[in-house]
Amino acid sequence: MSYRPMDYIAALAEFNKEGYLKSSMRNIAGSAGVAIGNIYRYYKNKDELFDELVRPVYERYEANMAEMRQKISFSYSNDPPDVLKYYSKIEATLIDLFKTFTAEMTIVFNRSEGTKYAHAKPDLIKLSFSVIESMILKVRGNESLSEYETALARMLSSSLVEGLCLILRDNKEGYTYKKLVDQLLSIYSTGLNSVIQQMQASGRDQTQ
Amino acid sequence: MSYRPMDYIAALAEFNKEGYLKSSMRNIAGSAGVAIGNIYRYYKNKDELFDELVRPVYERYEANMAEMRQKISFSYSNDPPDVLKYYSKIEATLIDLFKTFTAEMTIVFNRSEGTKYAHAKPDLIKLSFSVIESMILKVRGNESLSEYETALARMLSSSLVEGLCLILRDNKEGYTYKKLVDQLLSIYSTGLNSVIQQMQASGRDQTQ
Amino acid sequence: MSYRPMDYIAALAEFNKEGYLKSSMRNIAGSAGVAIGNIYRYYKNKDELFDELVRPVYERYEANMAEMRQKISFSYSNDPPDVLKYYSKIEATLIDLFKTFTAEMTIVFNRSEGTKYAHAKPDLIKLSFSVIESMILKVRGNESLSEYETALARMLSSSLVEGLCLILRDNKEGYTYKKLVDQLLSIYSTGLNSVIQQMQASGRDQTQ
Amino acid sequence: MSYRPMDYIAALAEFNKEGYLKSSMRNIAGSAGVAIGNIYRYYKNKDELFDELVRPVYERYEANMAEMRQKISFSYSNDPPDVLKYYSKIEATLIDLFKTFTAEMTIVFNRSEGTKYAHAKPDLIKLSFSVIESMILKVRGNESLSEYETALARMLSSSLVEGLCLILRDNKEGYTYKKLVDQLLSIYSTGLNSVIQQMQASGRDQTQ
DNA sequence: CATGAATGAGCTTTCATTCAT
DNA sequence: TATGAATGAAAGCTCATTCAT
Repeated sequence: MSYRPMDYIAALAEFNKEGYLKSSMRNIAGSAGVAIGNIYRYYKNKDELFDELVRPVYERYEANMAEMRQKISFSYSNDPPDVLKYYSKIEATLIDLFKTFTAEMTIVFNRSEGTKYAHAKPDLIKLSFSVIESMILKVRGNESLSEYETALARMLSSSLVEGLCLILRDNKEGYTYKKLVDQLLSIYSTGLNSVIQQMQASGRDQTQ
Repeated sequence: MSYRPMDYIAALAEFNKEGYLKSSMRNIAGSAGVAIGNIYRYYKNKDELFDELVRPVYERYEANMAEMRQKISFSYSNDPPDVLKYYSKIEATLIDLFKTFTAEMTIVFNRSEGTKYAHAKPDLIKLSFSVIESMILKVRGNESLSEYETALARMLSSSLVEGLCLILRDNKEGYTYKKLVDQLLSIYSTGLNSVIQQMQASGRDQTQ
Repeated sequence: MSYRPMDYIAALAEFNKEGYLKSSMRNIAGSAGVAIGNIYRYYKNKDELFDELVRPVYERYEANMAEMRQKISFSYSNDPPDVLKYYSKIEATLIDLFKTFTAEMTIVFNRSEGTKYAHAKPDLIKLSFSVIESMILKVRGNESLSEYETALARMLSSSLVEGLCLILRDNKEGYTYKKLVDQLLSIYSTGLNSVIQQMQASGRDQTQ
Repeated sequence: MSYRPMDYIAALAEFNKEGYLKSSMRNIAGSAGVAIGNIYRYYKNKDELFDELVRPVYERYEANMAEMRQKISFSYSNDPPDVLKYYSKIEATLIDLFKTFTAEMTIVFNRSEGTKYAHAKPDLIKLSFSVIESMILKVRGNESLSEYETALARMLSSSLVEGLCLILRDNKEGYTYKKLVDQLLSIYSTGLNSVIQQMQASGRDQTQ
């Protein structure tokens, strides 16, 4: 990518390894081979250092996601919603960013406790939730989810997102990302479909 | 449950919200409406306070899990291993404990970084992994997993366990636990089965 | 002696063993078998507890010593002063008090750091010093001690007093007190005399 | 001596005045005119600060003492042991170190309660005791000291060592050290000799 | 009178942050 | 610009002291 000073790289590594809270400015300075004071010439404080590392990547991600959300909310009023279609979009976006900014994305989604980016994962889960929600609604043709369906959708979206994050966190090389994520999505969609079919079946049963 | 002094409850809440590391004894004392020094009448130090909260629950959990591990390793030498069967056992154990000790179990699995219980979730993931691994091996009839299969199994076990933990973390009422977890397991097993069938199919293709 | 409540005895033991600073009110209450709060019904605080224990004994001691100081200062203007005579008086006083109030006296002289009785030993050393000083002056017939003589007298008085205190601290039974103290005084006086004779001799040499 | 930073000097003074236990890092920082945190740049903790001050000096002292102990235990099997000879050796060692490291040595011997150096004075007293013991035994020709003789030797060795420590503690200039210590040793040996002669005499009397 | 739970000042130690050089 | 010594708020913990029961 663009030129990265030593302290940028060291900070990335430290945040990645320890998370924001346990990361120490001294450690970062130390492994960057610069004086602690010097970091503060370029970054106002620990928060801003983190922000500087993560913001550019997060903004790209957010832009893509905003677009996605619009499409999804638009398609709510349309024909058969295709969960997989949206997930594939999300997948493509995420994989792309993760391949290019592995460390930064990992940090945003897994190591940002204590920062203003801590909402990134919950946000993604909410998005995922709304996809699943809309799908169920269309299939079932109701106004809103039952309490149980809500819990189910929440759980599934969380689990799915966690799955994505884990793949991204652990598989450093990048080339298997897509295969793994595809697999995960396939498992979920297969399983989800059969669950929904059961719902429909039992829904019909109850109606009769 | 049984009677709990204010500081026990406050500590539970603080650990649950902040995790062990960020939790502060002063905060706990504060929200318990108690002077900082008084906590030390009942708990030798922060570590012991955490331990006191978590140990009884964790020990029960561990006892059940140890039993489980034995059964699983025993059945490796036997006929068709049944992933669902084992997961149901784990499920039953977890659900039971989570229903009774929601906060404590959540803390063990999601907020124990910095304590000696931090291994709990990784351990559960390992167990989950070995179940999936043994299943794939039996179906495929090989000695060991390929690198990709390993990544897949790791991802799935992590994702599954995270899913379980999330259900447990977010659904405070407890009564839907079982249904949700069942659903999650069902989705996973349905999806997993179709994945494995594809594996077998593609394996046969490649052989021909 | 007179009736002593449990906490008095326990405090005595604790102060004796740990010294004032390291002594803990909790320990004292604990080994007295009373509640910590109860001690504060009888003694305003740690300082006063210590004071209550030690004052009666110290006051007797001080009364004797005051008398002694007067006699000594009176005899300065008189004929051959007799170091041993004064020391015997001091000895008698100390031994008597130590036999009766072993623990209290030990505490005053060896365990009172951090209290207003910490001056007791230095005071005794000063008294001892003034005895030795007056003796040297009489023998030498000068107005004041040389710097070296001052240092010598200070050292001897310190050493002697420390010797006394040590005997008192370590010999719990009491019956050998007198013998040991006599021996110590005898050693000192024998040694001191020969030193003074040398002084006189060398003084004469220098004069000639 | 060599260059000493302010906090070194302040720590030396605080430990010297208050002893290890009562010394407070805040006080040391305060009188060094330094923020509390800064001391921890140079010394890992209170223990290490003390250790850093005292170790170099103590190690020299210990090396000399070890040598001494060997010589003494060797000469036990030989002809008339010469108390003065050994004390002179100890004296020389101590004086030398005290002249160069007055504060440090004073701290080791008088202010080290609560640290791993607290044994220094008791150790020196033990050495002193063994010298006196061996002397009495040679003169008296017995196997072991009577209870009373033990008490006497203990008292004398303690008193002597305390005397040494006091000289060292109070005479800051150093130039009179040797003269004073010589004088103390001379007084002790003169006195001790006459005591032993009395012992022999009374021993003979009792035998007849 | 007796109890012991509760209090809070003060200790050692850590670490993000500042600033004279 | 770069340095790293210096800063001080805040954490965990102790213990003399108080007070409701």
